[in-house]
Amino acid sequence: MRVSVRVFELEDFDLDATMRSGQAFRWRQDGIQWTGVVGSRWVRLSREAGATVLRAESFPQCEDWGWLRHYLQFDCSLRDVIDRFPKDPVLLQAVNRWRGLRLLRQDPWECLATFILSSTKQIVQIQQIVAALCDRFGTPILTDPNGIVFRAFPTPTQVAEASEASLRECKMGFRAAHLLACARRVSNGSLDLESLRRRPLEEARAALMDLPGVGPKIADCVLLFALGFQEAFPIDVWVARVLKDHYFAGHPVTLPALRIFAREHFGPQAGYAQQYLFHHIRMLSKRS
DNA sequence: TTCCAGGGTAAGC
DNA sequence: GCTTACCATGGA
Repeated sequence: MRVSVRVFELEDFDLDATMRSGQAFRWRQDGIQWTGVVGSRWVRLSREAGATVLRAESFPQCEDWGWLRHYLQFDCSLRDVIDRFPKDPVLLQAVNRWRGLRLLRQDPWECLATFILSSTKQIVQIQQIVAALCDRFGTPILTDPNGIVFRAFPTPTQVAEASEASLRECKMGFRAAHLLACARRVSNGSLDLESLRRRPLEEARAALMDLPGVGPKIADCVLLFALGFQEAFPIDVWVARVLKDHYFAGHPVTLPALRIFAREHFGPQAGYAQQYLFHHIRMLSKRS
């Protein structure tokens, strides 16, 4: 297979932490290499320990790498983001440990679909469900030397034309009906995900929450991981736990109260702060 | 075996 | 407005 190779000078970028932080579910690690699919491209990324360069391979071949710059957000200055964080002990600890963790800018449909599948699932299981969905319904891109077929994420139309029973065979359970309903709303044009980028946060959020299977948390994930709203603050069980334990001294707090606190405390870069907190506490709990 | 997972929904207070 | 049961599935 013929691939294009390019090396990028890159500071403040922890590829492992970024790919491991539970925002995208199709990347696989092999040594220092991360292999995945972005849009309709097979991609392999690697970064030597301590190196200042990121090596990227693409199939099909390309001259213009703007799509990768966009996906990895090369233009985002992490220093500017972190400078605007509140200086509280927990967040400082997370940043000191995981500096270089980045937000990706994913395709809105893929992000919406995968987070609909994420509800009350461990990240490993989400990866398995998403892989099954892509294997069954995605358009092939290439077959690697090991015989593994890489496929694009299924389009809204490809999912909309599937039966609920065939989706359930991908082990997504009750989430199948939600995914199918959303695929229909996107594929028939009644919801234009791209147009949400240009709307105010609360309007875009309300439009997402109007979808079946999409509540506050999943809406915030799509706003943050795909639509560029860096103040969106998804609160899952892990983030709720770290907020209660370290910002409310373990006292019981309702979810709406946590959302209000997060917006006021973390400010315009709340989404980045959330990702650092989420990754930090998950890595701490793994060791024990 | 039992608990829990990057939740949402509807029914019941 | 807030709490609860339920929704499938499988990892730990």
